[in-house]
Amino acid sequence: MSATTSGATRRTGTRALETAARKARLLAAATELAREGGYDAVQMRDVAARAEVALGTLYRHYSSKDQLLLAAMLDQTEVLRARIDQRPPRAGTPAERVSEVLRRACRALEREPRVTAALVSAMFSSDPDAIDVKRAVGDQLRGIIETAVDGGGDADVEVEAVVEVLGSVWLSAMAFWAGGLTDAATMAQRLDRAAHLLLD
Amino acid sequence: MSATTSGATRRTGTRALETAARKARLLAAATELAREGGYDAVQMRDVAARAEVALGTLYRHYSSKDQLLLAAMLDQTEVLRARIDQRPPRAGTPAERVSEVLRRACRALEREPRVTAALVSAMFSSDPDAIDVKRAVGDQLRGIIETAVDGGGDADVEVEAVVEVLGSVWLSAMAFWAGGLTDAATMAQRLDRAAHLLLD
DNA sequence: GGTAGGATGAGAACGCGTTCTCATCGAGCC
DNA sequence: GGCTCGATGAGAACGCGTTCTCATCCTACC
Repeated sequence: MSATTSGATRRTGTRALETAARKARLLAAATELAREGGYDAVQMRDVAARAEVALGTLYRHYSSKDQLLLAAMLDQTEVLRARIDQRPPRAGTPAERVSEVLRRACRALEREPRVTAALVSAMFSSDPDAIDVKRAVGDQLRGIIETAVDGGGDADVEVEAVVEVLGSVWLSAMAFWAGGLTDAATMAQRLDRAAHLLLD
Repeated sequence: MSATTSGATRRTGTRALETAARKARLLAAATELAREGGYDAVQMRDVAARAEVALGTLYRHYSSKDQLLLAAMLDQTEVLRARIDQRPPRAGTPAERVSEVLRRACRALEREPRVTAALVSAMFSSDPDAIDVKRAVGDQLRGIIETAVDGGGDADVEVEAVVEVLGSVWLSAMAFWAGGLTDAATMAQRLDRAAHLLLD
């Protein structure tokens, strides 16, 4: 009977939805705690408690603190990329486009400094099991730059190298900023100079 | 009596030397443990035991694990820089000089992969008290590149920006390599491409 | 020569990431 | 309906970075 099938499907769907909701609550709780006190304030017991989930369940879904934060970071970078793709920069030269995109991205990241610092810390953690998520995040960042460089055009080999370098500079800048070595303005200026240096 | 004075001086000198020797033993112990098992194998109790020093003494000299590793890293980068300054590259163009220096530096770092990975991990740690040492290490790396770019000449503003970008790329490359995201060959190739891209 | 003070040794104690144990609950299967 | 099995909850337990306590010793000062 189709009703039975649909009922069963709905029930399993419900279950899957519950799990998805739990994961979403976990990510939200981690982000909230990061917003309140940065990396150190994201304590696994607190994340689990705030998401109303047992500690073991948290670890079943995210096998370490860094994986949890990296999942949040991947979410955030995907949102960022979608938002940028939705309203791509219209400035003329590639350098200007890249500069604008990076400036926009930095503004978005600076809006929640503690959160960003926590996520960037996770990006540079030495957790060997987090390679895949890190690669995914790196791909998002590289993709953001790439679409800004060639406005929909094909990717040259030379362009690819430029994108790679810009991605490296971006990552280093975020690491320095998250580590307290430079402020946001310096970071933005450094990115701007790099973009013009490489694309003009 | 001069004998008394010299005796006292010798005694205080002895004391200072003992402290210096202790610090050196601590750095050596940390490096050894890192060589054997990377960042995770550098356990503070083990470092103290191997250096034949109490745990509290270790923490009096290096206020955290990351500061200990960063001190070792600063040592290593200073040695590296001195060695490079002693035999500077003789290739023609700045790009070739930088490429050679970075290749040499990478070879030196790859000789002890676990040690380097541990030190780089510390470089990207979120320890807020380690800002000064991190800056010193960053200055060393930037200095290495700078002397390679202008072979003793003056530093242009443009040159300074190029050096900064190359330093960022170097740091990112080491972070990716230490995190297991790329291998040594990729790292070297990326640095080479960046040098030629920025200096040719 | 005696004494205060800082450095060291030895080790317990604490915090937090991570793992483990066990009880419970709900969904699919007979 | 009874059963099995994977997911979850609750919380203890473990490992390691870090801090704290207290005894001891050595140097500087009087």
